[in-house]
Amino acid sequence: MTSRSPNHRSPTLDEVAALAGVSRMTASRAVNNRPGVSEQVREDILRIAKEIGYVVNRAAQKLASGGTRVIGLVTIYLHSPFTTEFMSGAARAARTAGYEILLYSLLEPDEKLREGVTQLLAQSALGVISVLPHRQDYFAALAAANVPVITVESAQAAGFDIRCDNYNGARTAMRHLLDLGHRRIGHIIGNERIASALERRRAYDDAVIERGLELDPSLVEKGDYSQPAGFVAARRLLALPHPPTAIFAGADCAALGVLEAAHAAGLRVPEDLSVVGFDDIPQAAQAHPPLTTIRQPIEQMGRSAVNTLLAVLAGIEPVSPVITFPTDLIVRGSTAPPNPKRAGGPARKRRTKPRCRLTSAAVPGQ
Amino acid sequence: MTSRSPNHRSPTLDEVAALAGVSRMTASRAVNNRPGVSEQVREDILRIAKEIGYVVNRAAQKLASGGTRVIGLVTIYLHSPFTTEFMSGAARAARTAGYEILLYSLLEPDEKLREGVTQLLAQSALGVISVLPHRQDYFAALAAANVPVITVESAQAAGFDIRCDNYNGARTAMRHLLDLGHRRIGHIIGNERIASALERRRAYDDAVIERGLELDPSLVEKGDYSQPAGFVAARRLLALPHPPTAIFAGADCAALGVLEAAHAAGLRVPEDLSVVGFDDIPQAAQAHPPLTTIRQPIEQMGRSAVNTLLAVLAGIEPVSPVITFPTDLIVRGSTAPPNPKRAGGPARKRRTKPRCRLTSAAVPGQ
DNA sequence: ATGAAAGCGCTAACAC
DNA sequence: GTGTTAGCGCTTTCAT
Repeated sequence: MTSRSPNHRSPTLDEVAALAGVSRMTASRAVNNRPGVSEQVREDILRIAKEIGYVVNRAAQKLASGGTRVIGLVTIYLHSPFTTEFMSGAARAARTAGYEILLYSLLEPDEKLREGVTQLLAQSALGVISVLPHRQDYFAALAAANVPVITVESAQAAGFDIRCDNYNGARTAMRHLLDLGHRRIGHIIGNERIASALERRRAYDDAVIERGLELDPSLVEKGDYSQPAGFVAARRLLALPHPPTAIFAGADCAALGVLEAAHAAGLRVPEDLSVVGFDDIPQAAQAHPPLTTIRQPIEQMGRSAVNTLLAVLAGIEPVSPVITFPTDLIVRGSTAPPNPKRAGGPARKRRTKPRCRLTSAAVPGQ
Repeated sequence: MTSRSPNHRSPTLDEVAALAGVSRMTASRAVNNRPGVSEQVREDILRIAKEIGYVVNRAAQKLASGGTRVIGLVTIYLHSPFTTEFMSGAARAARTAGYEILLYSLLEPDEKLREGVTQLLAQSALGVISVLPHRQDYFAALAAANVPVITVESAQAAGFDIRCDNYNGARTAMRHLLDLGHRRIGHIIGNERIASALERRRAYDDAVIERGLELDPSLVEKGDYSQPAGFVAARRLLALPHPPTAIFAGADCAALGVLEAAHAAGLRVPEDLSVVGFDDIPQAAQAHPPLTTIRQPIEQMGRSAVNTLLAVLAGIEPVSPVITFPTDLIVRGSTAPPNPKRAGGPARKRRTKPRCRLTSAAVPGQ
């Protein structure tokens, strides 16, 4: 092992103080960068602390003051690009404010609630951010542990929630497809316990109805925002007797699966099939062809979650309990007018009207 | 918010004791499931504790006893299937032993060392597992913080290390390809700071030489175990004047990128190109075609990391400082003998010059 | 089987 | 500016 003996105690503030010839309190002030110490003395103390390798004992600090600059984050789907992006933003904001982030991740969506974890997190952190769109129980456990909680896309908005404008985003995606001339549009929905999946689906329905088209239940396939699910769902849609000419996937990952299924079926995108995703994860621009999608400012949402939490901690209650971010339509290479040779219905002459980014209504937050 | 006032103190052991009419110490024994309390009294205490919602204050517990049943995990590439699998195994083992796992994740590979984090982790946990194959500095910082550390695939085996038999695994992959009759085999290596990448590459070289073939540097492309990197590397290999008939990718993710590149180039796998990966991540079996690969027992390695740590904590030093797991060749659908029509001959009707850049698609300005 | 005393390392609140 | 006095909530050790 290392050369240090396992039981080597770390130096305490008392030792620093003794070496510096000051009281423990003065040392504390210096080490914590607080006023009330002369520059002269402060430098001395800092130097000595560094020399003997002093680092604050957080357990003691927490016990004495009740605080520690740590934010907890519960999540799942660590492999999901959404989560990664979100955490990236959260970590950035935390860092800027001088906080650390501690993570707890579920391994499976339906893993049973572990009280131990919520307690651990609640005690190690001043507040926690919950990116568990389908689990209300964790929110409850955390709230019961008495720390402020910020949720992300939570179904029942208890406490503060960060989300994007799912409905208008999805609606815009559908309008794009409809304006291109598509009349049979498939939709792959996410897990029905997730609020965003429901919202996006509602927008799909409304958009179809708005244009006076008929809702065909066989055009809506279940999925779960994942690529394999998108693949399977798309394969089923494409095997329909009267297949869609476009597919609106509830998430970019699912859309990537659609692309894969289209290739496997020998279909060209966008010539034979148009595909729209949702999220604008980094991979979307890298896909073949690059994916037309609805962008949500994921990284910014992560930052906002932390800043909102910090505000709550500081006693500043955000104006609104739910902060909604606007979305943008990003037109790339996966959408085009339907192919008259393939399209089941009458070939329409299409005009790509909204070639630019459409922004859904901005909703005030923070 | 919740109905609890933000400053509502949680109940303490003293309160439980008072209500039960016993001393604080007896309550502590009961709550911690320790001997020295009569069944009668114990039940009483437990009931009361539950009623008033007592939960132990970990900071106080840690301060008093120096311990807390938590292990830390530092990692990066949360999105990588390897990491996910590994953590899954680690979490399982920890749970079984009654420990919790706390995670800290780097966002970028080269993020500068954050002392705060290592201190936080070292203090919140009894020991930590480091899945940072390319960062020696975190190991050092953690070791300096005086907690036992178990590393995974660490370059310099300082302390205890968990790894798989990279050399023999890669060697087996190459033998499989060579036995199939391939003579020009491409290789995509991982980040050169990662020990496993170096080992796998060494096996590639040795296998080629073993069969009396010539090492062609142009057949070895840099990558980083990721799918996009695999895609780019494969595209380059396939554009060679004398392209390989098989590619051994250093990781399954990279192999997935190879598959993608092959499809994009109109090549069939395995008829026109054989592909072998490494890892056997869950996606490997799901690929089109399913991927032939070298399996390493990732989940089991995660469990082993935790169990090794627990052993060290208990004062039982593992027999060897490095624990190596064996690998298996899993033959699926992505490998076959070389296609005589394609093999050997110089590049087909493919010009080396103007390949269109696939990544030049419009990306929205932030 | 139970309890009392003495801290763990730190900081808040108040002295000086 | 700096020091003193009290704990934070728990577990240890040693009584009983």
